[in-house]
Amino acid sequence: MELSERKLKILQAIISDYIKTAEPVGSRTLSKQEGLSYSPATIRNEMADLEEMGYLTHPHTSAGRVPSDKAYRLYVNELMAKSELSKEEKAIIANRLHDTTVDFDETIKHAASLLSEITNLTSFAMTPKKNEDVIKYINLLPVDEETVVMMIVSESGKVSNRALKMSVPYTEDKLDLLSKTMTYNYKGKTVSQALTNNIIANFETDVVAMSGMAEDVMPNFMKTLEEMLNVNLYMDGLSNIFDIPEYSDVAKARSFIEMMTQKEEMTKKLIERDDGILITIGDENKDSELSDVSLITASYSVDGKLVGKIGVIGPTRMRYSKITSIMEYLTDNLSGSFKLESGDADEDQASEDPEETQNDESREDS
Amino acid sequence: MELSERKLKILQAIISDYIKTAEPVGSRTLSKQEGLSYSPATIRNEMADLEEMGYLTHPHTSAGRVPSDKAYRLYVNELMAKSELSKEEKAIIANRLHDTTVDFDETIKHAASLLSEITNLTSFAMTPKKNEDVIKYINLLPVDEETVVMMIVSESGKVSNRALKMSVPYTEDKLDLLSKTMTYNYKGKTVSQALTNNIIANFETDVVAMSGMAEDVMPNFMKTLEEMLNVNLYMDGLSNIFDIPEYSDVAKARSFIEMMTQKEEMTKKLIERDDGILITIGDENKDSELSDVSLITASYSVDGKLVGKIGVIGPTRMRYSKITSIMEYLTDNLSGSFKLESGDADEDQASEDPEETQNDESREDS
DNA sequence: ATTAGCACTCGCACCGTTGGAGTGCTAATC
DNA sequence: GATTAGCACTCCAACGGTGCGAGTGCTAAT
Repeated sequence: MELSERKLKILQAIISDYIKTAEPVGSRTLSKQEGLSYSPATIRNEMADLEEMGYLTHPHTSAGRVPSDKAYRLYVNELMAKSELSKEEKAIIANRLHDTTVDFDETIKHAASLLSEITNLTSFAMTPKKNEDVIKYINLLPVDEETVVMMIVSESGKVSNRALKMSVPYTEDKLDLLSKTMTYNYKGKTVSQALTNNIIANFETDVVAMSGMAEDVMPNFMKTLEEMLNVNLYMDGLSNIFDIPEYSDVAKARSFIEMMTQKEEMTKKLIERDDGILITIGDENKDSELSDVSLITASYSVDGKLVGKIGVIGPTRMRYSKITSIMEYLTDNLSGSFKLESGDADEDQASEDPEETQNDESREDS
Repeated sequence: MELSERKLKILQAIISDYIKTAEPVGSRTLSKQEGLSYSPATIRNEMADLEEMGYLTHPHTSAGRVPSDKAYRLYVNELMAKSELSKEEKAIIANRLHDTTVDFDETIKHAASLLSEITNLTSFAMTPKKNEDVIKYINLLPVDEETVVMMIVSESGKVSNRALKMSVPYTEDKLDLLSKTMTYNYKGKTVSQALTNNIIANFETDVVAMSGMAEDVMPNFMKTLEEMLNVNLYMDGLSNIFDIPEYSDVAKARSFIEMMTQKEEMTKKLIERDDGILITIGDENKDSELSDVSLITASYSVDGKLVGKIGVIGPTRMRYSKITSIMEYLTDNLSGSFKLESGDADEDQASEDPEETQNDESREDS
């Protein structure tokens, strides 16, 4: 069967209505709608066809129709109007995002809470992967007789440090020499190169003169590098999940919250997803906990290299166009602000040209 | 009316039974219990008295009795047997806690997840307040032409750092001089002193020679100090809250999760609580979200000074004695391990003398 | 003072009923 | 041939009634 023009129109109306009301929509209400000048009976026939084609379902015989995941997919791919944020909305986002802080992680965290606040959904934001971050500088500083602090500075401006106990006495001179040797050996390497490459071996022979200091330092160096690779996952609006009718079933809500609070697993799942804006609807999600919701992720970049992600989880009947617009603007802004921070910025963050709405059907803002 | 010996015995039996079964307990089941050799009728009379006195309630006429908050309070204060952990249990906790990591925050986080895993409750753990932490060392290090890294090292071994942009060119010599001046001025001060005292004013005049470098550095110094004061709150087992029947009401579960995920507010509430082991039961909690649950917090110390807290939230019918024992052991262990890390440790962590159980009634282990 | 006995209460689970919303089908209409 | 009006039908959700079981409160006997 073909998806005629009229079928599409009806399907779109059903989806829009259902997104607004969350109620199964019947033929009568549809026929009263602006632009749909067919009788309920006609619409019923079309709906029956659409159901046969898999775009609609039927909670029970005497209920209205509900869009299926397939319908949302069609909607997102083809029917959806790309909504443009108003100047005011953009201003709010930009202001809130650059509020006070300049700290990397802090900004990302901010982005997550901002996103959940605007959308009323559960949101999260991931700090960038730093595998590609380049080591610039390694420094060892005395603290007291047996303690020194190691710090690693990367090109992106990230500083990691760690206090460590020395099992052998040290002098400032030796410490300094060791710092310089390490910097010489690792400068310009990426963090993951430093971790995997076997520089340590031939390096240790070099510094055997330092009477065991390297043995104290190197393991900590490796640990610190590993820590630099850790990505943080921030989350907000967790309780918004209860707005979704499916999750008024406590067992489901529980397993959802369980999944979300497993940060390591969640991080892994998010990293695996493709970059750019990616929408997965209902059963398209691999996790059974997500089979009733949609997941939208968007990636941002720093210097076009390190890539982090933000995302939202909400009901399949969410305002896709509005939300993707918000996320798009947000990631543009994030990528922009990190470019700035890294020093060599050109100022053109988040291009402002108001690329007008092309598709004018299906307003879905409340 | 007086709380006779027999009333106490019955009350205790009711509480124990209810903690186990979560079902209202009736007179018949009680009379069949070991040690309670009274007829159901007698027990019913006593129960009626206990209810009048406020220790029991009645979900409805034809249901068994349920202990009130007042009853749990009595139980915790007087009836409860102090349970001692077995050697095995202690070993498990100690091992898991000192697993791999030596990092401060990491250990606390570990403690939270360990606690929730053992108790099957929602748990949290707070890193110590660091107001009293003493500044040891301030260092400014060059990164590139316009970027320097500032690091602050404290007596407790904590290192904080921050990368900052300089608006004026700097030389390494000047940077070094500034580091030394700052260290000279702040060494030995606590973090909160450094923040509140007005050293900055007369300090800035000192270094006017440094042609504005101080203007770039000082605000960042203050911010970093502020950051050092931040306490982190880790949480685990959030979804365990769904085990509590009261929270199968979605609205309640929602507001609970909302409360818990407001980390700043939660932190404040926890800090306000008295130190030591503190149990608050049901309506004793100020927050309405907690009026159906009990909250147990315990504090740990580092060098007897900096104080953090761990805690659990669970049903009022929880195994108080077991759980307080676990928390006691855990905090002892935490305090002990931080003493070690700070360097000048005497080795006596978590005193091991097996102070035997004094009270032998009411076993409440499953 | 304790206990046995019994009437009573109440929640819960299980019907059967009713009403309304919405469908599917058929026959009439454009 | 496509559209529509009409109508019988289905199903859910809400409501009220009923029976059962657990547990109480009271009274009278021990």
